[in-house]
This record gives sequence, C-alpha cells and structure tokens, in this order.
Amino acid sequence: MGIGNDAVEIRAQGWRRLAALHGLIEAVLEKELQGAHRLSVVEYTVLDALSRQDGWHMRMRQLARAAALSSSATTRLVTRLEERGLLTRVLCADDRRGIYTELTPAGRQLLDKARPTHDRALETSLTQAEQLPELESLVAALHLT
Amino acid sequence: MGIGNDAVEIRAQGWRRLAALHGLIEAVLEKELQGAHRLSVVEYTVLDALSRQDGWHMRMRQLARAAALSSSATTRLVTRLEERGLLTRVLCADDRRGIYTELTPAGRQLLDKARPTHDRALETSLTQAEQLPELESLVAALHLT
DNA sequence: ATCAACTCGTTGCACATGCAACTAGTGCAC
DNA sequence: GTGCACTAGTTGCATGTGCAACGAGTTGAT
Repeated sequence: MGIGNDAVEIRAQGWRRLAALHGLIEAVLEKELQGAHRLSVVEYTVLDALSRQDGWHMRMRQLARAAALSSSATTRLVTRLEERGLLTRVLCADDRRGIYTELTPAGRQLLDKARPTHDRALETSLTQAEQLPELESLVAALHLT
Repeated sequence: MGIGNDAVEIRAQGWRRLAALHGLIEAVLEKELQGAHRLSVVEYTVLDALSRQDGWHMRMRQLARAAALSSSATTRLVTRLEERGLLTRVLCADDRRGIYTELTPAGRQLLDKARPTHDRALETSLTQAEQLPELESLVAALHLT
C-alpha cells in the first residue's frame, strides 16, 4: 500500500479506457468496412499502409508491424488479398529472402472507395465515444496529439 | 478537398496511434500473463472485472461488455474459467434467463497473484511506448485523463 | 571456403472469436 | 390467459490468429 499505488491504479484505469475505446472504434469500422466493401479492419489497414508508401512497396515484415500482426497471419492476409487481385507479391532482387508487396490498380481503386467509408465510420464512432463519460476525455486527448 | 480534410487526417492518424499503442500493450500483457499464470488478457480482464464488483456477481451480458466480447465468446470464456475452478455460474432466482458468475476463492487467489504481474507489465509496456516518438504524446495523455 | 548463427517468409496445428440459428424465459397488449 | 416481440445464454460452423517447426537465403568469423 505504498505511495506508488495511485500511479498503478491510474495506469490500470487508463488501459481499461484505452481498450474500451479501441474496441468501440474497431467494432464500428469492422461493421462498416465489411458491409460496404467486404474488407476487415486489418485488411484496410494493410491496403492503407501500402498506399501511404506512394507507389512503393513494403516487405512482409514491415506490413506485419504496421498491422500489429504475426508474420504467419501476415502471410495469409497477403495471400487473401492477392487472391482477390488487390495486391501482388514481388520478389526482390537484392535480398532473395525478401518479398515485396504492391497495390494493384484494383487494390488502389477499392481503397479509394473504402476510404470515405472508413473516415466516416471513424468520425461517428468517435462522436459516439464522446458521449460516454469515461471515454470523453480520452477522445479529446486523441484530437490534440 | 474541403476544409474538413485536416480533421479527417488527424482522426485517422490518432486512430493509427491508438491501435498501435493498444497492440503494443496487449502483446506485452499477453506474454507476461500467459507465461506466469496461464491467463490471457481477456481472461484477466474478466477476473478483474468480477473482483471489482467486490464480492458480488455479474451477468454474462455485463461481462461481455466489460471484455468487449460477443456473447458466444463470453459463454466459452466463462466455461473455460469455470472448468479451471476460477469462477462459478449461479442461476438467478428473479430472472430465470439470467446467469450470474462469481469468483471462487481459487479465482480470487489467482487474481491476487496475477495482478502484480499485470501492473508491472503495464508499466514496462508504457515506458516502452514512451520511447517511440509517435506514441509518446498519447502515453502522456493517458496519464492525465 | 566453410560453418554457425541469424533473418525472412511459409505451413501444420490448436484455439479463440463472431455470426446465425436455436431454446428458454420475460413482459406487454388485448 | 393467449399470443407476440423481446432479451439471455448456448451451440454449430467458418474463419482468422499465434506458436512452433521448417526451408531458403544472408552474414560474419575463422
């Protein structure tokens, strides 16, 4: 019951709020993206990360980090998107272990259609979260950072 | 390309950071709790939520909300914990559809052992996140709320 | 040149999750 | 009381995920 107990409890509460907000947003995004474009949140995240490379490509490992996924999950995720023709695997010459992934035109096109859905859903989920007393301050903090 | 575009991009970036921080913390907690007590993060969350009711019980639905889980997942999670003797299902008299769950002494005991692990892991993951430039401000904001 | 230690990506497997369909129970209209 | 819409919790099923083991390629020491 030392003096550090307050800090511990504050951290725990912060984590619970963070998790709650994350869950809320993700649920809304998932529903909207899935319903409108048959994309999961992770799939959208990957396409978005790729597009942010502006015509460039990313290695599987980078993609895994960007999506907070294990490498095995990334393998199958990329396979899934490749089978839908949204991206392609490109063998890299200078490191023959490495595999680059690139958006196809179809992938970029789907992303362009999905982005408004994503952005709108994000906004509604945030306003929704703002109504909840325990999440209000965290949402506000998110705007500022 | 209206004036609202900035706000959209800020929200998107905030969401990416939130997701990144969430993923980081959850990964650390998962590893530590699993390694030391064979508890997943969700399982810990449920036990913790129950304990916070201070001797009382919670309905499945409340538990589902607290853990940000579907009701089916909650059913199986409770079954899992019940089989390990950490909590019990209690039929409720006044609403015979409802089922309460309570911590057993063993459950409370395990939670007491796991809490220090959890709190320590949470602290280390936060200091870890503070080192990353893009997460630093969010972590700081978390302390304040 | 060779070997060991490492990284990168893939696969087998076990498992937790969500959705939809179901049963059981409640509450309200009439 | 009868019927109807609703809620609570459980189950079958499909699917996405992590871990561990693996093959292929790289790097550096000797």
